Amino acid sequence: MAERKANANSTQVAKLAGVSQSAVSRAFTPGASIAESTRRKVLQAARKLGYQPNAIARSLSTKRSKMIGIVIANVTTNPFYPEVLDALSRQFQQRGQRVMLFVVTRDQNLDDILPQLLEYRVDGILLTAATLSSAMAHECARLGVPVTLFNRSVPDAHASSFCCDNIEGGRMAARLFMKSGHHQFAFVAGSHDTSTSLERERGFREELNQHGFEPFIEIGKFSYQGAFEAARRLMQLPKSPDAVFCANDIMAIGVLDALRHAEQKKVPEDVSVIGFDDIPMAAWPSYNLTTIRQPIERMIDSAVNDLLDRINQDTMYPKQELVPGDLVVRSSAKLPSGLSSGWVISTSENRPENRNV
Amino acid sequence: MAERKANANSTQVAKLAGVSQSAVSRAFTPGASIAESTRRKVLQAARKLGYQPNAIARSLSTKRSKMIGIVIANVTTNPFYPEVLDALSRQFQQRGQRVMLFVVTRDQNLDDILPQLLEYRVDGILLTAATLSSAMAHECARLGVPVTLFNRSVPDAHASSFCCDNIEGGRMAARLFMKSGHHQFAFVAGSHDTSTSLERERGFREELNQHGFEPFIEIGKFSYQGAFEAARRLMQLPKSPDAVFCANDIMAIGVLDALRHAEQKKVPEDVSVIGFDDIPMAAWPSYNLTTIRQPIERMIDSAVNDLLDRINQDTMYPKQELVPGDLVVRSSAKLPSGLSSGWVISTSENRPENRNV
DNA sequence: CATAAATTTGCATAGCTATGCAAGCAATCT
DNA sequence: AGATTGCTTGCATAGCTATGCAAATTTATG
Repeated sequence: MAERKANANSTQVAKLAGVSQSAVSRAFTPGASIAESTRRKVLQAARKLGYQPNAIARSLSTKRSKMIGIVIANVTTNPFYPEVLDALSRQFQQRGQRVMLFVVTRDQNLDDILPQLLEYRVDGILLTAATLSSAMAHECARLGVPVTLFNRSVPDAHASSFCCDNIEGGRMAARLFMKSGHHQFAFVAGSHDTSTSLERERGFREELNQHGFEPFIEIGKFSYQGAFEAARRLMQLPKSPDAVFCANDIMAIGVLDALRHAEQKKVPEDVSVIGFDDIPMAAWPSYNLTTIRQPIERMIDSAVNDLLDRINQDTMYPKQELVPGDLVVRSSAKLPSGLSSGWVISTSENRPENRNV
Repeated sequence: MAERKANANSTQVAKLAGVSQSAVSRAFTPGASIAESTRRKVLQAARKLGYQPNAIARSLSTKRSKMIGIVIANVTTNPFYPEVLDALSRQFQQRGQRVMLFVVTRDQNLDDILPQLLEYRVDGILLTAATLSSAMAHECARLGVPVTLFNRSVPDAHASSFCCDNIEGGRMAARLFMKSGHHQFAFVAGSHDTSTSLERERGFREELNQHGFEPFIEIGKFSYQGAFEAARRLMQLPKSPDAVFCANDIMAIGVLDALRHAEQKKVPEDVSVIGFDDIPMAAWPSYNLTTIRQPIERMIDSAVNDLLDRINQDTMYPKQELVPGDLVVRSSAKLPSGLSSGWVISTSENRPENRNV
């Protein structure tokens, strides 16, 4: 067993180095007013005692915890969110913030968990795949803790939000389907109470409506299994759809599997499928999913920047940003003439796909 | 804009309630010595001021942060780890611990990130898909911070470790292959420096060796893509294997896709494939992967219990636990006579699969 | 060398809660 | 009533670092 001596504190280091406690503090504060020679003395003494500044005490003193609260859901059901979590965590870490994580279920009430974050005086809160009650939004505003929503549109103006342009994404899917001559359309929704699903549905439907079409709607519960079953229900309709747009990729994959393995349909010959997100699996040879890509890195950069900026400058107002998605053309949907698989269609330019794997 | 009044503190609440600051503290401390009547007075005053105890100050005072540091890797490449993270986070939260999360890359050096956890005085550390340098193990031991490894075997006796019985898992795969009459074996490893992959390989090879076989080995880099390419290399061998065991499911799926889509092989008629983990995808109709299931809930329960116990009782020694895995028989590997798909073979009993989805 | 300017240092205190201890109080027992 | 016991309560302090301010020291300037 080791000596189990508790961590030394700045006073002990000060004594050993023959300086004041303040000097020790300053030796560990970048940019503080301290002579290089004393800093060296301090660091040496610190090393000898195995001293490491106490971030808890520092937080108490500075009133900055350097912690960001992240709340996330769907981590096991949708590979998109591990991707988001990975990128977020990396970004924050790189910018000197720690992450306090809460994994929740979609139905879980955040009003129980946000207080836990506030209790620890996190500097900011980032919610993804979760929404904010307006009571909690006010509470955070009152305490001056900035909140950012990722991939959810904003419930009131107290929080920032960073979203893909879901409506335009839905429109792109509809246009591709129509251009390649489909006639019966369906949308597999996640649920009817989530902004992402609702907006994607709305864009899809509006674009179809303009050309006199109306899609069937089924609920896929945001999961592979739920979408699998939704696809089976769709195929039992008298005029079963030949074009299915799904609110996300994992459901699109569930639909694909149902079509191929439970319904003996060929994709895209019998039925075309389009997803949303462009998770890594979408590029797998088994699926080769045509999908609307969310530019996740860019979105996360913006979200992180916004949150950190609002933490550092008390004056900034929350911001709502809509990032356009790109249509990634693979082979789960019939191609209209003039378009070939492997292309990425964005609002500004078309280009061959060149993913860095 | 809201009033932005900073959070009240216990002294202000005390004044309003007409009691001492100590009373306020006790009102929020379960089991503290305080009359019900004064507690009510305090809580009422607290509500009026929007007071919430400051966990940072409490941590400083109690020398318990109620935070657990979790370090995890491979979150985007292997669906097993989001599953682990989800379960861990839920468990800790339920038991009153917050989670400070670090997502790392496999090659990242933990010696930079563990100090960040120690700086915040986390009560314990849980590492998964990551290993501990022995210097850091000593440092944690010196400070009395217990460390638990999940899914990695232990580098030295200062840390607990909870692992699936990888060696026996490898043996089970080998036995199933041999019983159903295969002759050319291969193992797709993750890498040659990770205990899980090495142990699974060892069990597989030892069991084969006992019957005079020797497997080919290829590296799949723990990823779908890497395994896809490994499978293609295997199929170019003069005597290409008819039985491929993979160090995890995501690689097994990569191998399956390569066999079917790039090599025109039928699974399991031409080649049998077995994976490890039993991630949810393994049960998807497209894959129906025969695999060694890690009993993740049980393993996590044990790991969490051990860590919390060691936090609360200073005396306990670290523990190394090996949990047996179960062979889940689906249809990616040929069945020996007498065995049918849908069964789970464990060391103690065989039973039909009854997964709660 | 004297003086001004700039840098470095220590002192004292704030930041917020928990808790050992002694005092206060009410209830119980003899 | 007096003594005993068991709760409650407030006081005072610990826990550790950061920082405004004034004092001390060094450096630059004339």
